[in-house]
Amino acid sequence: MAEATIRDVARRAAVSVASVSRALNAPATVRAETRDRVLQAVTDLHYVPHAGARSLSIRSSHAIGVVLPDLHGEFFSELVRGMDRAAGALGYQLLLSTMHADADLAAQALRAMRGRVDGLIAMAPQLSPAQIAQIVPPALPAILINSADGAGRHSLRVDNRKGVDRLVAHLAENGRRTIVHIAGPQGNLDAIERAAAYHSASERLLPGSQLVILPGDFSEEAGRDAITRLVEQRIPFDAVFAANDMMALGAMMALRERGMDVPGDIAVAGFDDIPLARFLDLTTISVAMDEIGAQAVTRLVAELGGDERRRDVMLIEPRLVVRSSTGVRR
Amino acid sequence: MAEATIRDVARRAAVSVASVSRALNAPATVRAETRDRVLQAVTDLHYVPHAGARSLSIRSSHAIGVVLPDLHGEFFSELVRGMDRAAGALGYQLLLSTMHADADLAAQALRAMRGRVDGLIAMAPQLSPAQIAQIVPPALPAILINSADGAGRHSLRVDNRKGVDRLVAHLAENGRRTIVHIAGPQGNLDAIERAAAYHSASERLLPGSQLVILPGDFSEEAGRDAITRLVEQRIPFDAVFAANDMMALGAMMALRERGMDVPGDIAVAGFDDIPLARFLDLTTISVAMDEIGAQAVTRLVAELGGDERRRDVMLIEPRLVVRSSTGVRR
DNA sequence: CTGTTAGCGCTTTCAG
DNA sequence: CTGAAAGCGCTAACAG
Repeated sequence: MAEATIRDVARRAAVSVASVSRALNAPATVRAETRDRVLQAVTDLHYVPHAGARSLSIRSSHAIGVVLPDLHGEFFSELVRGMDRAAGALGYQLLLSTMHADADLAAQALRAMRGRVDGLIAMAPQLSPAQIAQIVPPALPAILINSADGAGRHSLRVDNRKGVDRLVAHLAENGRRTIVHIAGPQGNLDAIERAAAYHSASERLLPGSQLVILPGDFSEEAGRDAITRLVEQRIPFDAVFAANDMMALGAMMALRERGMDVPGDIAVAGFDDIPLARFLDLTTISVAMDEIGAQAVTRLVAELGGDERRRDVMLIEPRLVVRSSTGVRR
Repeated sequence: MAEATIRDVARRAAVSVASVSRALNAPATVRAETRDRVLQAVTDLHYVPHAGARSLSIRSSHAIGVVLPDLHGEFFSELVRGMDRAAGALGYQLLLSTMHADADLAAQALRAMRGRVDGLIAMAPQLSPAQIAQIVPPALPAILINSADGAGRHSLRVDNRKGVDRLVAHLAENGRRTIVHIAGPQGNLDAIERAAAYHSASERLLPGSQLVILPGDFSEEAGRDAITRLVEQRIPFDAVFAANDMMALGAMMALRERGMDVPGDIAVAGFDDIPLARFLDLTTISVAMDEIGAQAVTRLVAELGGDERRRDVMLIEPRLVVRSSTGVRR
């Protein structure tokens, strides 16, 4: 048997469909008796309103489209969990789509959302502002996370600079003199900002120290490779700051395998505070991804609710988490 | 300006809306010239079809509802990634909702999906079959993951038995004679199956060896506690198999702190293959969560496509990952 | 307070 | 091959 529709309910309760709709959406506007009859019919028939039809009629779906890159592990779940928490509380649903590198596919995913969502939350650290502007329909309220700011849309970003500043200060205070940086993938916004922040913080806090930036790609392997290169080129250093935790861990293992003591000889720190970091005692910068997710949803819903669309960038402050990998120097 | 509708396109192309629809959905059925005019109008107006309206009309949304428990880190993302991969390939979208402990909220979340999704994938290891049967609308095609089998719906599950068999065989081959098991929380489906599998595999492969099952709750602490108890009660053993990796790691640390060598004196193994396991060189049983997600979507779509609804349980084979924690015995 | 009716944007017979 | 018109299930004027 097909699912009951509002008409079936109306017939059974011997009222018009309009009354059913009212009884359900604005109970105060119908007589108590009618309401009861409707409610009875609803339970009898196990009626559940057809959300799709409703959205079409009221032209609002109470759904938010979420487009994320193929995020790695922890981030993804934290972010989505935060969004889901906020969305649930606000009565919104999440239509999720992960966007693979290809910008065309991304556009495809967005097109499929037309008419299903009231707004959009997108994270696209690898796309250029122009690409983003082109892909995101201008009429659709949207919030960007950690993305280059396209058509001046409201966006949320991790305050990379502040995080790195704190970390470098911590290293300097502990007597480290030469910090090398293992960078993230080219073109990645966070990677770029972290490298730049490393650059300026080092110059400011460790004047005269040599600046070394090694290429990387956020993988553990890249962290190991960086150490290999440093050793082979006999570059002197007493601290490593990797643009993310995985590379930092790779570097840490590589160092230890070569007989160097962490933190005795070399301090190692990362960025992100993935769960592994805690277990392996890695100093890092922690970003509350779930908070970002929740914030994004909350702001988007506010915008949908009629608030002025904001076009500014909101920076989320990360927190320095000191663990033993940057302990006392020998 | 509001988004263009099919009517705007029709007007601009000087054809009827029916022709626009046809030109877009069944290009072969319209004359080339009309098609071109329509396509031109589409690009001119940046027309994107309204998916909601389309679904209502064709009574199919090409969307799948996904209801997951508040899963921890890695699992969640792997699972969703697998689903998204398959869904993307099949042209489906994912409507995600995480279900908090409360069964009422779960029901709520499901109601909100009525009329927006063609089918459902749900994971609810904590709900009883009766609860599941009550919440999931009987008319909705659905697939359950690692859940008690409610109204005989098709479901996907990890083949705990096979995984444990392989692990016990591996331990036995390496000369371990007495394997103790640290169990997971009471009532948890996986925990129960793993303990039972340990029981039968031990009897079969290590006849005459003593069977020891210690209580646990999947926490690192429980792993440590188990070791304490074993030592205090002077129970002899040369291998530990914990129902998950966290407990195995707890046990491993506790053993080493007591001066015992792993794997020299005692072999330690877990279940899940969390990222930490690799770093700490723990032998474990790996479950490809992304495969499960992808399978779930694929099967659901097949069912939607008219395939007979299946009511059986499909077991996903886990893989034994041997690392140094079960290396040679001294 | 309640019923009738006209849409929301799209698909799909059914004639032409 | 194309257009007119009747829905999909629901809401929202507008009369009564």
